[in-house]
Amino acid sequence: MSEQKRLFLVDAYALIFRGYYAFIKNPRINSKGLDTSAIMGFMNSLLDVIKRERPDHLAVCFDKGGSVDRVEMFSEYKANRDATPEAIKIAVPYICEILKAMHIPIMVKEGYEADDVIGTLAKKAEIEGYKTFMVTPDKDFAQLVSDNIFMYRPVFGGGYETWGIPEVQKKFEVERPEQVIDFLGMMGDSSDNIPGLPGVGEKTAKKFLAAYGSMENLLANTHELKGKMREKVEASKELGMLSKQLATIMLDVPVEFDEKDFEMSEPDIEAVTHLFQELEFRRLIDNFLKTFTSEDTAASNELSDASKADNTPKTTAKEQISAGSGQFSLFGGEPSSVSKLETVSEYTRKTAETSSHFYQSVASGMATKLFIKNLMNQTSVCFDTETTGLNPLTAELVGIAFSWEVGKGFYLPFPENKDAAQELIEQLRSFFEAEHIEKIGQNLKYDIKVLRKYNIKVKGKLFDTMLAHYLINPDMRHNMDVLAETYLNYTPISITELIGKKGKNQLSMRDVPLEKQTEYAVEDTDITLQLKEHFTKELSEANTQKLFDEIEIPLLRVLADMELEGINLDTEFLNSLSVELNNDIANLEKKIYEAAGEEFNIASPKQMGIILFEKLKLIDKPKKTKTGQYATGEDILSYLAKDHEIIRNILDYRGLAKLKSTYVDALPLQVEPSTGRVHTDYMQTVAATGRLSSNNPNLQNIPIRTERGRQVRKAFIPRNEDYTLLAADYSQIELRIIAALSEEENMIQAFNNGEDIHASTASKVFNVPLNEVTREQRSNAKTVNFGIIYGVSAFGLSNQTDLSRTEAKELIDTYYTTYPKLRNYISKQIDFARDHGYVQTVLGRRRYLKDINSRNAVVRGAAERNAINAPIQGSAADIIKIAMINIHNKLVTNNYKTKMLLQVHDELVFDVYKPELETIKTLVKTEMEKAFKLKVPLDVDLDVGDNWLEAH
DNA sequence: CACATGTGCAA
DNA sequence: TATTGCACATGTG
Repeated sequence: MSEQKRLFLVDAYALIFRGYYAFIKNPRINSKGLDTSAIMGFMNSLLDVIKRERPDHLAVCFDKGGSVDRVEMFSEYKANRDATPEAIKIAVPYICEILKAMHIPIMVKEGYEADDVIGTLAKKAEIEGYKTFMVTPDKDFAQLVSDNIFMYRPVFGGGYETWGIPEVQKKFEVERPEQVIDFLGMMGDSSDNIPGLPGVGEKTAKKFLAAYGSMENLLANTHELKGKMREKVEASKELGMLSKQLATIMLDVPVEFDEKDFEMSEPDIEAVTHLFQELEFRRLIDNFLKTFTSEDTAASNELSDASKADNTPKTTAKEQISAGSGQFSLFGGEPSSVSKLETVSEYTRKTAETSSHFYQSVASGMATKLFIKNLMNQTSVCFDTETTGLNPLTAELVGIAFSWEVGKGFYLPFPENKDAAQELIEQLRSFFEAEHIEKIGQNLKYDIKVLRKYNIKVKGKLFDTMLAHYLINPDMRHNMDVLAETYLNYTPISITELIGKKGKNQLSMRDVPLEKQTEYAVEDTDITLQLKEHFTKELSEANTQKLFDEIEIPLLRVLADMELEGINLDTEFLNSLSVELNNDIANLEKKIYEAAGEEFNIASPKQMGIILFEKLKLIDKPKKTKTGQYATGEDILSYLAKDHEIIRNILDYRGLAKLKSTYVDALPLQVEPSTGRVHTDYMQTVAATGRLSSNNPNLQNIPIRTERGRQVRKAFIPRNEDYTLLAADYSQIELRIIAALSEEENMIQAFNNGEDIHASTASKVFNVPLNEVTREQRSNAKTVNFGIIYGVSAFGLSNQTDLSRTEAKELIDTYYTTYPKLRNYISKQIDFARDHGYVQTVLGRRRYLKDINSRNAVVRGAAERNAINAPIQGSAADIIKIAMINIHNKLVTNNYKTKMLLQVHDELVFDVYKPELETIKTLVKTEMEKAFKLKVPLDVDLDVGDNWLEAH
């Protein structure tokens, strides 16, 4: 390399946005409630660039006031952008201050975009003999690439790629980088709202460029094009030229390139550290100090690259096992041993600091029996099963990892031979079934289900880190990688690193070399063990220990049983339903095509919108979705249904197509061949309110409201003729909870009297005797009752009913006059949330509401609705969870043949052994009604039938 | 093949 | 401009 001077120009907003969205699932919020995601993301990238490249000249470029020229050319330019997120607006002043303290120049010119500033500076620097690197992910910059100007582009998953002329040529299939402008002009750019040529996407644009070289040349030769494409392009010549102009980065921004202004100099370390401290960026301080004080960073880069190369010969687990099955391998050993262990030794050092346990080497090749003897002496052990797949019904054990001391662990590989594997697991039976040994794990439901297939029941106290974290902060994600990063500041080996992305080439865990299996599996148990320490403390600080030990942990075993049990499905019935639907759908399709005058894809909202609103012009001012398409949702179309047969047919078509694809055809495919039943997976840590969710398949949204839809329920049947289905559901549990918590006497009375609550509400609100309430009145009252639970507005209510906005508002006012304490309760909840930052359920399940004091009314409003809804929905979830645990206990201890199969938020479904029916009916009703004592009685309806529809 | 979008099913 | 979810088909990269 020459000694050519190097200038780095950073596209600030691009990196800020990128940083912000990188944290979107788990925003970084500091103790003052400030969302620091954008600042942290940006600073991480900036330091990363400095550390890697050691630029001698550097500047950060911002936009200010948007591009005056482009908006003048095209008023819609960037008009489709969502409002900048609050966290980013807040971030900018902080970032500027940090840059000042770092003595890094900030370049900004009112009325110009950063692109233009960067472009102009890069060209000027080129004249001065610089090599310029434009630090941005934005591909538009490719147009500026030359022999001396490069893109330095962060890539997903870390690292950077440098785009010079060859890269741009390859990427865009152009000869010269300037042609990128033509390329963008032709295909448009939806993020900047550059229109482009209609019907031209990436593929066509590349084709045109290869043939014509430029937009101008294409437009001059449109006669060579064919058919529809010719028409469209010829009609859009102006649009094409405009698009090209919009995509062109300007090179005449009035800024000077004075090289000494751009020279890197020593940062004001104290000022930067102070700012980082204020923002609570502990890791960044370390990172910053390392970047600016360490002598040789290039060396460490080489090391990290070099460590990626893995030249160790691969020994597969299979080979190891055949060499001596039943041996376990060790995680650990002296760090001096092999270079490959470098990452491991570093990791152990880190944990050693906080745990006082140091890395220990243990003799390898210890006999399994000796290991188990050791295991049985522990009081608390973390374990994790490694298996051949994700389906616990078919997954085979590949190995099990164990840890009981931080920084140490063991891995026991399993033989592929089934008898041999069973023999090995038998040796561990005493451990898993030991009541006195606490078992720790991450997502134990999975491990418990896998082991159950080997006829092993996991007994003793449990601690599940995923469940613990769910109670600590239900709104976050709870996978182990995130938890390790958040709480231990450590990035574990990812499963993708081990077995690759899913697809044809994905490996099975069995194909991973034993050494890697060990490292990965034991790392997980080690981390889980450490997380437990954290979470135990946090659970007790939040007063949720009891909820954890008495609800979520016991429920985990209940759910494991329900999932393993599965439910019987009448697939023949569904298949015949599918044939019927097919006929009806085909008939509707024909009618719709006739009315539309052409064939199109009815399932495509895009095509449908164009047909309805451009071709048939059914409305003057069609509503559009946020992406600019016509909205064709049910709520919109149903207004038009009475005037247009095509709309009625479309609505019918959609209903039937949905039914067929989502339920009738999909469910039979979900029958597990090994059991002949459908096994859903209940997610215990997904819903922020404490509810369960159901997946693969979702059995919590089986249709019931329409006649056609509810037929699907006929397919859910008892296991055989000796059994019948029992459905038990809480009547109005959420309204009972809000009545009880608010102590609203008028509503409590109605429940005490066993009245129909919606009719009762209607009678009070519309001031008519109970027996004279009309259907419409009851229906409106019902809507308000539900609306209250969700935090309704007059607008929302009028949307859901036939009422006008004014009428809706009046109704809400009268409602609150009728139930005055309800309004009180609502404001008390909001106040509580403002003061404490969270709300809670009857069992103390918390939901944190960081936006409750936001200055943005929309954001705050959403938080306020959550403050009302979360305790209600969550308390209902708490209550049914108690009932499930108690019912399950009784079913098991009394050896009933009856099994609990499904939970649908306020309903439980059982496969009842007919001779037990009367006993079970009483048992279920009693346990559900006494699960939690409120100031309002709980009421449970029971129904029995030979399928799920009859049981309603 | 992965992801976003629009739509629609349940409590 | 109503809460919590999951999943389908289409369209795009």
